[in-house]
Amino acid sequence: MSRSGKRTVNSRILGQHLGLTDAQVRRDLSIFGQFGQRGVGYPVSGLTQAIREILGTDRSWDVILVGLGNLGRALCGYRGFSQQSFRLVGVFDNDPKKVGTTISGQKVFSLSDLEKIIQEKSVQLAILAVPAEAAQEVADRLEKAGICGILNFAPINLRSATQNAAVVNVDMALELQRLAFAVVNATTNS
Amino acid sequence: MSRSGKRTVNSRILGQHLGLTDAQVRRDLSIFGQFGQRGVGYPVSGLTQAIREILGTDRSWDVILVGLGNLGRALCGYRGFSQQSFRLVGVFDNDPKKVGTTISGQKVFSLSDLEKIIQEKSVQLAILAVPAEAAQEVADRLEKAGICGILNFAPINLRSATQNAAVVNVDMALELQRLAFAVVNATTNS
DNA sequence: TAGATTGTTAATCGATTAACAATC
DNA sequence: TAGATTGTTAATCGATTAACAATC
Repeated sequence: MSRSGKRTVNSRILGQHLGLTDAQVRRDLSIFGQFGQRGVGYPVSGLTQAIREILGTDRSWDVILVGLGNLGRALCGYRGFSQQSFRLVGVFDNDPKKVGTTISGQKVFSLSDLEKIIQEKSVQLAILAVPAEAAQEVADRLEKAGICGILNFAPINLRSATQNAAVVNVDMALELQRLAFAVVNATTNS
Repeated sequence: MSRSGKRTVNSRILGQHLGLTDAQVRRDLSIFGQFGQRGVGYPVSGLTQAIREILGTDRSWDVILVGLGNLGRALCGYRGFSQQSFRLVGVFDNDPKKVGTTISGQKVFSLSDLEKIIQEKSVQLAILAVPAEAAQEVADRLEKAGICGILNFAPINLRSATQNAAVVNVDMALELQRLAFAVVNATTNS
C-alpha cells in the first residue's frame, strides 16, 4: 500500500488481505494501542512502523544457521531471511567436507566453534536445520551459549531447557500432511 | 514408539511429546472415534493407522512443484516431502535455461505444460514456490487444471478462486518475525 | 479386587463477532 | 451536517480444562 501511494487504509481492506473480518483487525490492533483515526482509518506509514515495533523488526537481528543438509543449504540462500531485519552472520555444519567451504556467500564454520562465535558476535537468533536426532542436543548448546530465539525446522517438538530461549517450530512435511487432511476433509464434507 | 517396541501408549505420554495436556489428547482423538482401551491406553499400531486414515496419509498422493528459485530447488531435494505418502511427479519453471535440465533427479518441465501434465498424471497436490507477484495467477491455473490442494510458500495470502482447492500457507520469513516477536515479548514480560 | 486410563460431561476460560457510541 | 470508520462493550461462540464414571 505504501508503494502504491496510499496514505490511509481501513480495517475492512486490511482484513481482506489477511483473511480476517474488519472487527478482528480492529480488536487485534487495539490490544497494542490506538493506531487509527475514527472516520478516517489507519495511516499506512504510522501503522507499518507501529507493527514493526510490536514485532521487534524495527531493530536488526543477527542470525546463525545450523545444519547444511538439503534444507539448510536452501535456507542459507533464501533471501526472505537475509533481507529486512535479519542478518545471517554464520552457518555451521559438523561435516568436515563442508567446513571451510562457502555456501551462498557464507563461510561454513565447524559445529565445535558454535559457542565461540555466538559469544564473539553476540548472536541472538538461530535457525536449526539439523536431523531430528541431533536437534535437542544442538538446541541445548545454543541456549547455553546465549541464543534467545530458535527457529526449528527439525521434525521434533523442541523443549527449551532453561526457558531462556523462545522456540518457533516449522515442520514442512507436517504442512503437507495438513494439506492432505484439508483435501480429504473438504471432499468428505461436501 | 513403534520402533522401540512399545505396544501401547497413554494420553499423558502422547501429550508430553506434543506439548499438550493428557485431557487435550483424549478430547481431540475422541472427536474422530474411540481408539483406546480404558485402563490400558492406545494401541500404538492401531492409533498410528487410525491417524493415517484421518490425515489421509494412508493413501499415496502425487505432487508437483512449481517454481525453482532458491526455495523451490531446496524443496525439490527435501526428503521430508518425497518420503511416505507423497510422491513428487513433476517440477516446473518458466525459465528456459532451467527447462529440460534435471534437478535432484527431477526433469524440469516448462510452465506452459502445467495443465497438460496435471491432467495426464491426474496430479492432486501442488507445492507453489514462485515469486509473490506470480503466485495467484499460477494458483488459479492449478485449480482450473484440477489440483485439489496447494501448499503455498509464496509470501502472499492466496485466495482459492473456485473453492475447489484447499490452500495451506507457509511463510518462512514470517516465521522468523514470529520468533522475533516471541523474543521481544518474553523479555518484556519478565 | 485394586490400580490405571479412557471417553465424556460440566465448568471454565478465551476468542470472535455484532453493534454502536465516539469522533474525524 | 452527513458519511465514514475507529475503539470498545456486550453477546456469542468455541476450545480447554477438571473431574469422574465406565471399564480394562
